[in-house]
Amino acid sequence: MQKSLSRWFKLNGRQLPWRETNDPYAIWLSEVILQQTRVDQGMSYYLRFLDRYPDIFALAAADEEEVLHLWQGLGYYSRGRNLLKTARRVVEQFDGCMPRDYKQICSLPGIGAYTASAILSFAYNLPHACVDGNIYRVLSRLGAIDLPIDSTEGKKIFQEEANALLDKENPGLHNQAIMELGALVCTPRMPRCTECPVISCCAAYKLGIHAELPVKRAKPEVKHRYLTFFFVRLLSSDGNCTLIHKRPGGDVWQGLYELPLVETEQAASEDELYRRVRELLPFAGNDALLTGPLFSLKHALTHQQLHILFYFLELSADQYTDDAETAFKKIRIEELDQYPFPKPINLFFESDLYFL
DNA sequence: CTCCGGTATA
DNA sequence: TATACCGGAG
Repeated sequence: MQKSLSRWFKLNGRQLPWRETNDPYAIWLSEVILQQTRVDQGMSYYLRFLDRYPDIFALAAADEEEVLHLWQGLGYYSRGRNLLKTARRVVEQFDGCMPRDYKQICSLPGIGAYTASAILSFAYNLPHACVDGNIYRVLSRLGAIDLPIDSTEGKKIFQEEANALLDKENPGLHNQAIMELGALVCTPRMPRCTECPVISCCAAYKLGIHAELPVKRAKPEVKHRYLTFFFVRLLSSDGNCTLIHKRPGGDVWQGLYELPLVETEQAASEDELYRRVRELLPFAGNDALLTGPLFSLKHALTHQQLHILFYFLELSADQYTDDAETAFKKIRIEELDQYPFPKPINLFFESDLYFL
């Protein structure tokens, strides 16, 4: 496995300027430029930076504005600002030498786990396994590992996997070889499996699932819910009353109160609302007078987008009978503020529209 | 249009 | 743990 990989890398690896050097400064510079950036886009920036700032002292002496100007077009400009900060700190605190210690190098701005391992292994040949997007892909396929690469557990497992696989004699070459394999052969789409030097070790290929890997955490798909609340006004001699309902558990707003509610999967038509409101409030009869929507709003929760409407429903008090009062609580309108309501319903109350 | 990606930060 | 940062590719 190691042998086929390193032979493949020697024959097929691209010749890139940052691979022709052991200079930690040049390697750091290239790694920061290549974060979130393709080789063919980053190359000219790397050459310009190295030309303008041949060593870390030259960079440390630069103006931020000048650095950002050179960075222009690369995106993620905090990388450029952190580049300068780190150059200055390395000059001040480490005499211009990139630290050889993982914790120390990680403490520098813009250097995280990946970049630290890359610098330490490429420049100093220290045994640190890097894990970048290429390596997630290669490792997930080699071992047919379907843990999400962006989950806490997945990150831990893939780092351990990379550590276990690391060639401790040649950590720099090893890290670069796997990344190059990911970039040239084990690509996100249409991997060139027939050209792969380690196909015989690839569990995903054997299982025919290489196209399904790596797995990412299912992004919590936002569910849309359409909630229509009915502000009921019961006209009676002892003052105007309305109906409220305490929400059960197992859903949002557990234990809070709400108005009579019709929920639908899509935006409800006027006809559907009439039908549903007669089911919900049978005592309203067929001549229920519905007006609205009075008020609408969207309410975003983590995994839900609520589309909320408020309607007004006027009934005379004799239409409301107590035996129907299993689900609803009849209260005087002035008592509304004695009950806890979810934010969207309070917003409706505060809108004053329900007095109309 | 959506997806992708290291690091920092809340 | 989630999200902002950016530009390029599909």
